[in-house]
Amino acid sequence: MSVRTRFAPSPTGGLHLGGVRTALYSYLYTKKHHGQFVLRIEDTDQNRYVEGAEQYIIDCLNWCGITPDEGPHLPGDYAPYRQSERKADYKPYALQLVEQGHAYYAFDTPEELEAMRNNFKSPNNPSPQYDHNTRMKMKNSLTLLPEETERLLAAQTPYVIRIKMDENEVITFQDMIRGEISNESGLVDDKVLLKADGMPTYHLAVVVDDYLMKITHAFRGEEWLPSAPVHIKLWEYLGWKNDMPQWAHLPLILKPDGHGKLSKRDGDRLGFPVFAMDWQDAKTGEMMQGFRERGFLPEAFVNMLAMLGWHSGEEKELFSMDELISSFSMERVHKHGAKFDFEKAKWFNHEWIKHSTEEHLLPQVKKHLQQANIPVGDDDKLSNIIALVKDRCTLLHDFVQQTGYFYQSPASYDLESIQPKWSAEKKDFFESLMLRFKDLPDFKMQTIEESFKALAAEKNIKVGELQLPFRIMLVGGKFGPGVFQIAELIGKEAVEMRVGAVLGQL
RNA sequence: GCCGCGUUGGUCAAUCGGUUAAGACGCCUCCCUUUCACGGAGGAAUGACGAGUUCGACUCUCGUACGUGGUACCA
Repeated sequence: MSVRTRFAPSPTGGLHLGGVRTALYSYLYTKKHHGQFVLRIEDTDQNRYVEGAEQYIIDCLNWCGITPDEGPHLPGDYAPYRQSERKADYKPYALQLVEQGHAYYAFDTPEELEAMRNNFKSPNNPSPQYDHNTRMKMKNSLTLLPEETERLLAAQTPYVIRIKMDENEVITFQDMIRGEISNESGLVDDKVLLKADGMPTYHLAVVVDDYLMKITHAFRGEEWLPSAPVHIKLWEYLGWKNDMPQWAHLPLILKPDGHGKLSKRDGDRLGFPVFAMDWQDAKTGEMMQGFRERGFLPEAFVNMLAMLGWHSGEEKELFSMDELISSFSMERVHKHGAKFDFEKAKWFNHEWIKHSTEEHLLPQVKKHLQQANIPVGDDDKLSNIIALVKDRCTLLHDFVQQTGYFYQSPASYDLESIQPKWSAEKKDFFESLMLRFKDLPDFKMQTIEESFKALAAEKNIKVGELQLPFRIMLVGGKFGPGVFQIAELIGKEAVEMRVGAVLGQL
């Protein structure tokens, strides 16, 4: 049977890096087995629906190269792919469960539920559940007379449908990552399956849709482990147990410092992105930064995420998507959470920039330069420059500093690095150098260097002591590739201008 | 509180009963380079604790501690 997995985010905001990793692992597993990867939008909570979030999720996946085979934007045989559009499909199953005695109607109002939690609260049980201990004290089809239930239903009284968990059963299932996991059914509450607005909860929807969409392997975060027994029972009660997907509960990505899982707030606090791409909150107008805008290559982002929770077993850390697909295996996915390390993330990006070709880098670098108002000329020149400076760039934004001086005069010069050792002799050297440059047969790196060194010898000044001032005159600071190389690329005219400008300031 | 899951350097991690317990990031030192990087060489730094099984335990079992997740008509 062909492998089918799904990534099922809810469109409530930006796509968190943990979500991307879940998608990535599903994708890797699926592609390794030549299966189909499905995007399903879990928009059953209408209160939390956020405009634009769905398209954003699709864009993020595309940017990462985690491309779905089916989804709301790519309808396949199992459309629709938005749960809100499948609303009518769920209720019959909930009713079937009621019919079979595995679920029941509950008419408790939110206030009554709160009252129950307060009444039964004790130091030993701070959060009472709606379960076998309490359900017979609530207002539901188990406690009401059948005709009373009928009457309430007929009168259109708001109700939910809850699963009726057994009191004494050990629910066991196999997790691809953790092996056998057991829970006692009596400790699990009677989760709501169908909400008062007619929408299913996640619990019902995930089971029904995974079944209808023929999902074979279900990847999700570890936070779902506690409710897995509900899902297991649902597969069983609905009579689909033989079609149940294999579960894989992925470990969490944790905060680098304190405790707990990484949240979008941590990014702000610690100064790194948490979302894949920029996300602006429509309500608050707040902008949350994304890895893409921060200057990450998608290859590096994906590579970094892959290694956060999985290891090939080899001494290799740099993997392309294709390499990940062929190397990936569930046996090597870790059980424990990993603290996110932005320094390591940057290292991945640096490696990917160094190993990428100029052609590959060009469009992305160009975008960042244009945003910084750097007048990039033709692509060939930029390509040459990228080749020269890419070793020095960790994030794409670093290209702004590393290439800016090739296109425009430095905004400021690091004169402090020249002044202490500056002298009349050196000033004389540069003045003479400018005269020499006028007579040069060409303005190639080698010619410039020879002329520079010959003059230094004549003036009896060490070349090394002149190179730094020259660099600062051209570049503005202590960075960049070889000075003579830079001189050639910016051209004679610009060199004369910049040298003259600095000479005037010293 | 209860339940689930987890625990190798600061971080990511290899090891699938027998190793001087890999490697990477970060940090430090040196070399290269009279810029910044890249590159190269080296260094500091690890099995939570306690029992048990075993000739032998980081590896298996149990307990404790700690961490983490859940305990919603949210996913």
